Amino acid sequence: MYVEEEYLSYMTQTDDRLEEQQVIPADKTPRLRFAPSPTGFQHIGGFRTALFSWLYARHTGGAFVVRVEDTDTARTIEGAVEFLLDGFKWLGMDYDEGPLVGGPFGPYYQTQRRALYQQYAHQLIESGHAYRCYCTPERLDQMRKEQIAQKLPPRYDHRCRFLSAEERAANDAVGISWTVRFAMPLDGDTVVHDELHGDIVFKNADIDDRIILKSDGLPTYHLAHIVDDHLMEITHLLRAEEWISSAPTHIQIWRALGWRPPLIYHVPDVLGKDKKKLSKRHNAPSWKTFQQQGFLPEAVFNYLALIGWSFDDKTEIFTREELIHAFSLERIGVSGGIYDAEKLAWMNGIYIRKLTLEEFTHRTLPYMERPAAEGGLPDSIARPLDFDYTSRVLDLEQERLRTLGEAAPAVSFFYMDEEYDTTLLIQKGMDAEKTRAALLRVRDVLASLETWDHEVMEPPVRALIPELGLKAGQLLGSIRAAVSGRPHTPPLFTMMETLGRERVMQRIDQAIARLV
RNA sequence: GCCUCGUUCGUCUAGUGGCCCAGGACGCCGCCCUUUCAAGGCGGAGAUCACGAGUUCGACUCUCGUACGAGGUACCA
Repeated sequence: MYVEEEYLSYMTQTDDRLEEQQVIPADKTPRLRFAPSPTGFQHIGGFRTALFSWLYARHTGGAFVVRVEDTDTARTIEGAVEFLLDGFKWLGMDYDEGPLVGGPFGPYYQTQRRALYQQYAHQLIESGHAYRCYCTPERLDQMRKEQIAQKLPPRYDHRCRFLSAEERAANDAVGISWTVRFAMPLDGDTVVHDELHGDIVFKNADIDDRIILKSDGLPTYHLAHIVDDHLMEITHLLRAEEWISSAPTHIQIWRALGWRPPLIYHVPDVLGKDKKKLSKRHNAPSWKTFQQQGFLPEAVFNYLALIGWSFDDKTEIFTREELIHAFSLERIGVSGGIYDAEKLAWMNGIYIRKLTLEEFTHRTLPYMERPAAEGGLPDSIARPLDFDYTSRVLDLEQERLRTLGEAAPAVSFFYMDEEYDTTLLIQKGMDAEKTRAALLRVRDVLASLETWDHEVMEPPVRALIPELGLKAGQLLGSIRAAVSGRPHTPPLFTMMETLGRERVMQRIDQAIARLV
């Protein structure tokens, strides 16, 4: 009875408190969070959004919090949290509070905060802002179907909102299970003030009474994140734009609890080529995919920051520190951006070329030494690889690679003789006989050399070009094929120097033998 | 269907009333360098700023409408 009166007064409440809606944390250190739900393996879209929060926290000296939203216990996937945390580590995104490290506002798993949500759900019931709903999933389903059939917007029909105290008591006495729904005002508007999109106005009548506490006693996202963001003193809420439509409910819950929401930023999605939000359907890559392919985390980090954010009209390559310094929330855009694998690959190449040879070698070695089935060198090549030799090999390849994973197939012939088609030896305008004769001369010249150095060997070999009446490409192409078994390689003479006298002479002999 | 967000070269974007008959980057094409492949340098093609009205001396920039795209419409987040 009294409760009903409260509903009545509440449901006609209109929005006249816009100015006090958001808190302006002028003197407060920013606190931002990333709140993944462990129902799947986070792809780069999620990491991009997390990155924005991380960058702002680091930019301001604030805190970056990780909170696990594991309230959907039926769909929780083993290992999802570890996968995410490993990804953060790989990308160099440390966090101040969260799983493993704890913190002053823990616990950071929502399933461990159950009592808290129940307490606030009850508070909302007491204050008349929420109510127990006894409707079965079957009835809800049925109702939804009918509404859709009649071309009506599917919405809860408020049946349990106006139950009398007696009816409620009767239901409870029989032990019917219940959920808690938030009682949305029945008229008026709710304004969501978004820092990126401006004021977004919703008609309260269009908005459903959403379930905030499930029958298993765990909260849904709508209640959970509000309680947590408040208790954890989050100042800036960055989340995917898919949340815009439930934001009015959130605004009302904040208000009903007597709390002020943080500054809200609905950030643009990362899209697939079909312009739809990136998802498993797109085969959306995860940090692990990038790692396996040999992308450098610093390149991925840089690239990710540029989807939905820009610094100016020209700067694209940023070190981690530069990015932290340059980042600002105001320059986050509003429209979704398609993930472009080509551009990432280009950027990765830039980062590869910036590495010192030693560092490049250290980082590439593991990719070459992994089993052939995983993209490494053929298993017949003995591990571990010799560091100095590999370093000299990679020196020739550094400016040719876009990913570290490309190294093994590009340089395997430095470690073993490989099969190749004899026709590869015979250049345009040549035949087997002429090629053989040329190679014979090359062998003699090379054999007479005292030192094995590309600067020493190049002049006499080149002198053979006019002597044999060939074009440079014809002679050098044949030598290249003989020595590497490939049409494309690093520059011939430096390559031969690295390959070593013994291997080169042997391969030239073999080539000559094949040409009889 | 309903609600909401979005819309500048193929893609990422710059642009907050005149600096823009729109700038940068990836990709593409050409030239240079060069024994090949790259890298690098130089140059080019590529956007009637989704469309239509309006405001204004003047609009990519402001307003409205339309179209298209996307997100939401769960006891998922």
